[in-house]
Order: sequence, then C-alpha cells, then structure tokens
Amino acid sequence: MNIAEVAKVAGLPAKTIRYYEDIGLIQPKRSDNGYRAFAESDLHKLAFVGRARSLGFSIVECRALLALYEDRARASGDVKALAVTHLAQIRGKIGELRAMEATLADLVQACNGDHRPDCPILRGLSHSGSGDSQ
Amino acid sequence: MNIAEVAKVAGLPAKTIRYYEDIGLIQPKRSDNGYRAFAESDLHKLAFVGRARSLGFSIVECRALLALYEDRARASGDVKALAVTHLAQIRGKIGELRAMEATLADLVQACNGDHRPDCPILRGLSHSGSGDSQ
DNA sequence: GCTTGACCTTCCCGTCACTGGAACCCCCAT
DNA sequence: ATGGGGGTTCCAGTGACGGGAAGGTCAAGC
Repeated sequence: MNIAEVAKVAGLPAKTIRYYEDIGLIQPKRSDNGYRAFAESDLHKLAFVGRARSLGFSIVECRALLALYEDRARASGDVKALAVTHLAQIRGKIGELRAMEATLADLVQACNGDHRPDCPILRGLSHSGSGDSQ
Repeated sequence: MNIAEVAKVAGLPAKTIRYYEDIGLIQPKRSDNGYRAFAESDLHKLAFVGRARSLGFSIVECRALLALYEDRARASGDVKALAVTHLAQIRGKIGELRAMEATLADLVQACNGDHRPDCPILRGLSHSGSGDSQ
C-alpha cells in the first residue's frame, strides 16, 4: 500500500504518517522506487496511534502504548497506570477550563455589549478584583 | 522600574515580559545603560495581559483586548464579542475533553490492571468498536 | 515516444507562547 | 580589583504537525 491509501484507511494525513516514521513510531519498508510500502501491521499501528491521539495521549505516551500493545507479556496494570495518569491530566485540564469558563461567563454576563465604552470585562481584566465595583 | 521588579509585581517571568516587548505588546523606554525602564502604564498593561492569558486568551486576542482597553471610544459590544467567541472556544474544548474523559474512564474501568496481559484498554485502541466484544 | 497529471520523495520554514542557556555588559559593595 | 547579582542580546528547542518548493515516478492517452 502506498501512503495515500494508508492515509485514507487509517484516517491520518500523509504528512502525519511521514512524521510518525520520522520519529520512529513505524518503520515501513520501501519499494524499489523509494516509495513507502506499508504492511498491514503498519496500518494497524497507525490506526492504533490515531485512536490514542484522539484520546489525547501524547506521542511519548503513544510510543509507550504501542510498545505495550506489541508486548505479549505485558501486564495490563502497566497500561492502566498510563491511562489513569492521562485521565487525571484530562480531568485537571477540564478543571482549569471550567474555572476560566466560570470567570469569563460572569464577565460576559455583566457586559451590556452595546455601543458605549463602559465594559465590565475590561474592568475585570484591568484589576483582579471581582468585576463590578463602581 | 527594572524588569525584575515588574516581573514580581505583574506576576510574569522576566523572559515573558521581554517576549511581550519583542512582539510589540508593550514598548518600555530604556535607561541610559540600556536597561528597560518600565512605567506604571507598562506595568498595568502587563498585568492586564497576564490576566487575559490566564483566562485562556491568545496573544492575538490579548493584543485586540489591549487595543480596546486603550481606546476610550470603544464599544463594549466589541469586547463582548471577543469574549463570547473565546468562551465558545473554551466550551468546545471542554466538550472535547469530556468526551475523551468518558471514553477513557470506560476503558480504565474495564481494565483489571493486574499482571496479566489481557487489556480492554489496548483492545479499545486496536479497533474502534466498543471495548469489550469477545 | 512524448506529454500530462497524479502521486511520491526530501527538505526547510512556520506555527504558539514561551523557556533555557550562552556570552557578555553594568552597578554596587567590599 | 573582585565578586555577585542585576541587566542585555541572540540562538535553539519545545509538540505535533502543516505548507510549500523542488524534483523523481508512474500510468494513461495521443
């Protein structure tokens, strides 16, 4: 299989696949003409990584997951530990974003959003106090 | 004021302040010795940008917010529009993360996490179906 | 055989918002 | 004079690609 077909099936841009080869996630063979010749196993790995990426795993984590995936003697505990750590990071990020959301929603709600210059949002940003004093 | 003091008061690393000058967010004067000489107005702008950044606004958005902040003839509607757009982005991001969280939490919950190789997490990543078939 | 167009290759730069580090200058106290 | 703690510039790296240039290859049609 050439890269375009793999890209289509795996749901990844060709550029990304080349990049993944570059950093050593996959090692496809080459045809005589220099084209990458992907095996089924390459395709599976790419799809695997694609799904892991879509769950927010970093490339480093994907590399570890791939290694575990290929290791028939792995302990599921190792996989779970990785996933749990990542899940905690996601939840932390959600917490940060929700804090931003709450603050910003307050400011937005307090702002008339008309043609006049008075703006609680700018006031809220210009000093850290709670928006609407004076 | 020298950069270290401004950094302390504004709550930003000196490196970041230099970077903000570099990209034109602020234009502090210089002393004869070449040191940056920050005015109160520079300090206020830096604190403003710091708070906007902590609410997740990009540098481009911060630049726009600063411009509105300094424009006494602004319309609060323009500020609000910016904030509303950003708020929508935050909410979109939260949605993505919550979807990841849900999927990942399911996988984690299904995994024993013991010494055995069988692992629903890896199964879930290796084919897109819902984790535990077969 | 020749051209055309689609596909492939490598390589380099740009993204975003910084951060780290090197090499060097300046000021003040001892 | 020396030491230490400021300050300065500039360059490289981060993560995970994306855009685009310059050029090689393949299959089809004339």
